[in-house]
Amino acid sequence: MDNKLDNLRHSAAHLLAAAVMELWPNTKRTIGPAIENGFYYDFDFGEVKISEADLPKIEKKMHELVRGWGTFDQLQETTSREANQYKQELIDELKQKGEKITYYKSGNFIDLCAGPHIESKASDILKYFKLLKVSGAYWRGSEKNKMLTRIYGTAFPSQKELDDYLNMLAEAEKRDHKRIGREMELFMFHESAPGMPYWLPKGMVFYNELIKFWREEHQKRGYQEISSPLINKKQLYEVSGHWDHYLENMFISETAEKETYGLKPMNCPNAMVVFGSKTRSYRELPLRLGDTDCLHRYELSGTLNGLLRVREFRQDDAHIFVSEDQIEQEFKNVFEITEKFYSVFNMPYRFRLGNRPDNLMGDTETWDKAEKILEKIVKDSGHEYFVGQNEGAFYGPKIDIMMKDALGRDWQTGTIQLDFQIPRNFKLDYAAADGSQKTPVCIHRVIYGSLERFIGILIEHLAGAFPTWLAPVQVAVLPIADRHLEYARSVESALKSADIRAEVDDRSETLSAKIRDAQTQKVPYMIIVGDKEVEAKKIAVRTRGGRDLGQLDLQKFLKDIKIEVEGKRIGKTI
RNA sequence: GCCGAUGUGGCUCAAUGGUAGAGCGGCUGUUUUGUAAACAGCAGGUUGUCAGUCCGAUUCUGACCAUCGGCUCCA
Repeated sequence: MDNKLDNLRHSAAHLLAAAVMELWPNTKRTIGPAIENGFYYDFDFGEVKISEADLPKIEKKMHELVRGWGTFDQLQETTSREANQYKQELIDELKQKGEKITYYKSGNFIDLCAGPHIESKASDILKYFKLLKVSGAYWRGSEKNKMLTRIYGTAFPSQKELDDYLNMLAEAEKRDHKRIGREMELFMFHESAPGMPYWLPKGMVFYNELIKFWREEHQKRGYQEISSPLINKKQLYEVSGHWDHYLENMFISETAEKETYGLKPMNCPNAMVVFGSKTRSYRELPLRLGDTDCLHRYELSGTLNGLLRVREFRQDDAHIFVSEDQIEQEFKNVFEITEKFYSVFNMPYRFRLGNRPDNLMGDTETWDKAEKILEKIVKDSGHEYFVGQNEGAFYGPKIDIMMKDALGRDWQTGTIQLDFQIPRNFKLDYAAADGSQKTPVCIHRVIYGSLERFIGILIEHLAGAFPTWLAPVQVAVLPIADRHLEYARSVESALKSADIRAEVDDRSETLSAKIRDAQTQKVPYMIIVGDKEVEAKKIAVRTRGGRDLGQLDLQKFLKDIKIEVEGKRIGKTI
């Protein structure tokens, strides 16, 4: 915590704790740091139940208290102060580490704290805060510990910045992909299959478009597509290591013959089987095997969240088998694909380098090597990156693609993983140029990540206004009166024969109503046909952006929209 | 899984210890409309599920199911 905003928020957390202690004196307070967009404080309220209905009361108390607060002063104390069990645990730990124990005092409130805090008087600058939500959180993040009550809030140096942030939250709420998905009839969920989306006709249109784009771009780059079994015998996962390292996330099935099968949570084991299905030569490398098979992962019920966290999904997956000296070049190739895809969606991104996790497979030597190679690669890429400690896959380190959406939120989408382990487990080899048998290295990579998750993010990023190439309905044809229906249908069929997704709105509604509905459905183009158009054999075009393009020649419009679709121009209409 | 909240027709929401209403949507009819909502009528709900209390439950209690917000940020 080294910047002013964090100090402000950290101080706000103290204020929150002070207010809570006044209102519920028997509460045991624990810790309260500044976090990315605000702060929180964890409390043990004992028998008392706190809900969001209590927040206004706490906020009011905070405003009241802060009026009497001056600066935050560090107390140097040689003896520890009275402490509850949580604070005592922290103090004991600090003593063991030989660290200095300090307290901060603000008003009459004293808390164990390393600082730093705001330097000016709290009554002057600690005014623009808001408590946002209440939730449970385990003491020290471990589910083995007691569940505490966490109160989240945010604070800013000015009312305007606070308002802007709250408006951003409201905007995010409006863009919620679950809401848009329902309104646009893209996908749905049913309680009979929690966490597993149903894709409705309109959602399936762009699901397929995304896969089509993936297929085209990868075929060009030497990828070959495969598909493999969704359910495999336990033995496959024992060899791959998933049975030891990933079992708690797998759906398992017993058959009448007492065989144990598992639904595949990842495609890698099957890709290994394909590689090993015949004698391989170095001449085949890099061997790029892609697939979009369905995967199932048993995620905890409480973690499910619309399309962003699901139990059934597909990935734009590929396993690339390379020799060691091809690793670097192949990563460059994948980076080029990444750049292509994310620029098409107008999504800025950075990399996260994930190092070895605790639950890892393989020997230290190989991990050292893999991590060293990957670190060099990500540095050489010249792309912005940061390190995520322990974020690697159990079989190797990885580079994650972290994208930033239109509201400035970060999301993890794609991942590119370096794996020396699983090919070894499967005893894969190829004939090298020198005649020896060598083990290939595998690069696991997804660019979209999960299609489901990517689509969820895309919906929120674009607020449902898909670029024309992805829009479920690209053109709405709106006849003004019934006598224009025939002409409207001829326009529709001309568009359809040119592979443009067009629909006639043949309801006996006013033009305004038809426009309104097309507008809410975020249809990129509306073609309006009335007496004038029938007469002139033209079409009147209106864009989703509200622009009236006037009367156009149908053939000209067709040509332009085709160019736009082929060029996959984002967010821009003609 | 754990903490908290929520669950009423397709959607958004109202109401009540005496078996539920509205708007939008849907259907039908009228209207034939020129750039973000024409008018009228009709249909549609064992109030998430299962138990319990009660003369009576959708309303109270419990269990379960599902959904939403969190459970990584270390004084």
